[in-house]
Amino acid sequence: MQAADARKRDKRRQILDAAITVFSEKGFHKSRVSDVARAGGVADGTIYLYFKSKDAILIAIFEEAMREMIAGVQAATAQLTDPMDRLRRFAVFHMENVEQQRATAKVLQVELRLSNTFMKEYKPTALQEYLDIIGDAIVAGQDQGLVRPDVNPIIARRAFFGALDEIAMQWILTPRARYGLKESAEQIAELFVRGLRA
Amino acid sequence: MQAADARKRDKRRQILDAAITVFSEKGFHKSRVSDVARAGGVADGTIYLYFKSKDAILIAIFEEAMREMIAGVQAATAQLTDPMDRLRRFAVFHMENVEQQRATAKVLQVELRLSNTFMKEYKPTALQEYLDIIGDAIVAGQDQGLVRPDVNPIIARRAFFGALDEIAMQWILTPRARYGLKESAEQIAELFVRGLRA
Amino acid sequence: MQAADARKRDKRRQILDAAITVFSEKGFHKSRVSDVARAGGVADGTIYLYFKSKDAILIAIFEEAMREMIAGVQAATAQLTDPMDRLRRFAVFHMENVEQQRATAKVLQVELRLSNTFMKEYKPTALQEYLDIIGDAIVAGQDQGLVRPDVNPIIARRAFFGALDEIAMQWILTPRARYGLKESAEQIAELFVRGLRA
Amino acid sequence: MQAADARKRDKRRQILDAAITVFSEKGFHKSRVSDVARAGGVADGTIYLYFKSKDAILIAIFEEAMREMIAGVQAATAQLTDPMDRLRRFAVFHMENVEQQRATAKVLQVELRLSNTFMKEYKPTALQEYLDIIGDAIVAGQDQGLVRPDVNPIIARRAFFGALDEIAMQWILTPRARYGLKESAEQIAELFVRGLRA
DNA sequence: AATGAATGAGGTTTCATTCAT
DNA sequence: GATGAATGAAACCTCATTCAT
Repeated sequence: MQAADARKRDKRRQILDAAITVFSEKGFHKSRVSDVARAGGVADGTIYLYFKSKDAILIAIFEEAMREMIAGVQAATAQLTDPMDRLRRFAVFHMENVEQQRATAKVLQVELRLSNTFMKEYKPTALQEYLDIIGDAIVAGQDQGLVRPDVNPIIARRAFFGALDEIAMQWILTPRARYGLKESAEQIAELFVRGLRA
Repeated sequence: MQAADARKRDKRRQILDAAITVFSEKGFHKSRVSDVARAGGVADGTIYLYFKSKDAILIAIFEEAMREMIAGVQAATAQLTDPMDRLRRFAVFHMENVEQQRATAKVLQVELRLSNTFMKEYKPTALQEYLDIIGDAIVAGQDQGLVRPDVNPIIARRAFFGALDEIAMQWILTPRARYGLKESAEQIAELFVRGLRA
Repeated sequence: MQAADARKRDKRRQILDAAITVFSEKGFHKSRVSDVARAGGVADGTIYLYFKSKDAILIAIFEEAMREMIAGVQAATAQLTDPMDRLRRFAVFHMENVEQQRATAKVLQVELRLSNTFMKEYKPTALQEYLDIIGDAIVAGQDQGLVRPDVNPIIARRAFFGALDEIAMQWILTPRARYGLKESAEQIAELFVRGLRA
Repeated sequence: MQAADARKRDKRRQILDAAITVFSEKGFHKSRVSDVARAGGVADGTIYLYFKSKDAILIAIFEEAMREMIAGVQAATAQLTDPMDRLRRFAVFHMENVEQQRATAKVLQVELRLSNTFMKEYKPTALQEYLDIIGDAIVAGQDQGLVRPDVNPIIARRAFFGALDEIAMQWILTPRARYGLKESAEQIAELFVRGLRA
């Protein structure tokens, strides 16, 4: 039945949204399952009809967010022909996303790292696709002679992501940020575009 | 009495080394205080004569490591006159340190982030001095006309650190790294030196 | 409507049979109501249209089994005139029943005892009638001068049942029994017949 | 240190005694670990310094009780030369023990059976030695021509134990017993001695 | 009558920390 | 100073039962 499926998806969404709010405010470890339940307007046990464990909620938040971000950044960069423009767009898109979805971003950046299991097993695979978008632009740049051939794309793409991530992390942790994320995105993109340039 | 002080410092060191080993192997959260005590050859209670809490051990590891790294990197870059050479040296020094002290680095990179308190309160201040070394080089570069004046040193220094940190993190988490940290350090330094260049 | 009653009885039977299977395989405590529902091909809630609680299913299994056994053993011993033959027949009948309905027997013997409530309130009354058959034979034996008058029938009948029950329990718990239940029944009957003899 | 060992043994005993009381009153399942802790005058966590789990307490009660009973019945029957006297003594001793240690007996008889694991794995081996004492007496009786050679000692010994056990169980569960356990012991012993007689 | 999604109470165990010796 | 036995708070998850559909 479609109605049941829709209801089911709704309740899942409802719990997920509640979890993002709660986790971002109190932190994953300090959040109790019952906190999420109360925030989501469901009973404790209901959580377990939709998620296998407390950890699974975190994983789900990560997966949904990554799916959205990957789709979003692909759409945003698809029509850009210049690989370097794609990098610029990527940086801005990433930061805009962090800015607009601060709670989600906070959970991803800060809380997710709590789980060693996650860092070892989920992060690499899930991040791969995201990193590929950067890597592909760099390789395309090399093919077109725009990027130095001695650049190692594997290293460069991760360095690019690391630069963005560190700035985003600081912005999230600092209540009163001293500069906008957009400016940071542009600065970082410019640094890399010039740094990669042939 | 100096002898007593020395003994005291020794036992503190002994516990700290034990903690680095234990935390890096099992992770901070999964390590019990009694694990550290056993590894350090002292009784559980003795730990609390030297550290206020389990968290305090982690903080101490961080502070000692940062003190050493700051002193080390300052010594290593002091005699270099070219600011850009200082950046190159910084990157290599950072990665060499990660490589040589993998256990310590793992605790810092992975386990430390577990603590929300830490990330919010300790990291910024403690990191400041380390970041200053990068920032100072960039500013010096701008003063000498080597670095674009439109570069925001606050952003650039953090981006530089973020790039190094992300690569280091991956190397620590990946048992079999696909490339050496030294190569990464050089690639990243080159990217930034070119990216900053006027 | 008789058809409705018949259907109702059928579904009740269906649930009961599923419960016997599930309980005997996983044990009462480890069996979830939903396991019984699935095995019986009904929804969880349906169980509660036929039984007041999970415990009530166990009680019902016990009552049905006892009703059958009492009717069976009465029929089997009714035509026997010698009270001692009745005891022999009783033992053999009891063990045959255990052997043929191992799943049911397992639930009765092993799982039923889990419930303190059951042991205190149900067992005595429900078992009474079964024990009466033994007791009546012993008293008849005393009346006919076949059994020592100093035998306390209340004690003897329970001892007889306990002997059978302990052997049956072991047979149920031991996957590979070393001797047949029928031989045990005969040995026990012989022991008691001789032991009671005047 | 002997003093430490003694203290350790004392606290273990203390917890064990508390557990016997609590379990026999409320039942194993309904007893919370904190109930045992409170009754034993220790903190919840202290229980786990002496026992691996709640189940382990039950096992320990069983093992201690069996050790005592086996030693006691061996001592009580050792000097008896007539095998049949040994059976009589065994029955009386068993029942006296049940009567004097009603709480312990209740835990053993009623609560212990809760654990399927226990019934399958611990009971058989632990009971073996106890049953051997009965079996040895029967075999000795056969060797001396006092017991029918067609008696299967394996079956007979278990039947004897089952008879005693069933009566004991009833006495434990029935607040107001209608007859003394000693009379029951004598009746059962007499039944079996005569039943076994050549 | 039948369903099955939702409920929410309930308890074992771990482990950082204390403090009497 | 050093010990380590004792403490006790804290929370995830299960599953029998209900009730709106």
